[in-house]
Amino acid sequence: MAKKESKDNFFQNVYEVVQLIPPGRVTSYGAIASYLGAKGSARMVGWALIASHPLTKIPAHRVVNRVGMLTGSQHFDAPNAMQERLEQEGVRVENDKVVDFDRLFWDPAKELL
DNA sequence: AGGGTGACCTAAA
DNA sequence: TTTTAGGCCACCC
Repeated sequence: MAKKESKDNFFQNVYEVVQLIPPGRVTSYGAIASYLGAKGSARMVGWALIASHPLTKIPAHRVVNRVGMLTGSQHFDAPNAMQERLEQEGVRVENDKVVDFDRLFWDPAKELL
């Protein structure tokens, strides 16, 4: 009797994927959304991360936008927590932007396959 | 019940 | 090439 698990499932799916992101790697909202089948709803991925921030231990700092910019750093506990975390993992960040984002890009649809 | 916003992305001019 | 507009779905007022 599934009433409305659709959206719940979507959120859970995001958590799973983000948790599967290897250290020193980064991915984009669109990639996750596309992997989940919500290519046009990348925004929901962002919402999912917000809702998951205080709840789950998901490395949301490994998720950035298409350009590799730390757009969500503002929503972290600290404004620079995201960048600090990324650098701690080995990811170089400059001006709130991931360096070699193309190389560090982790696509679930390809890596997980 | 309706409108506005948002950790975005794609397409068109 | 850059800029502008639209779309998407969930949450808040």
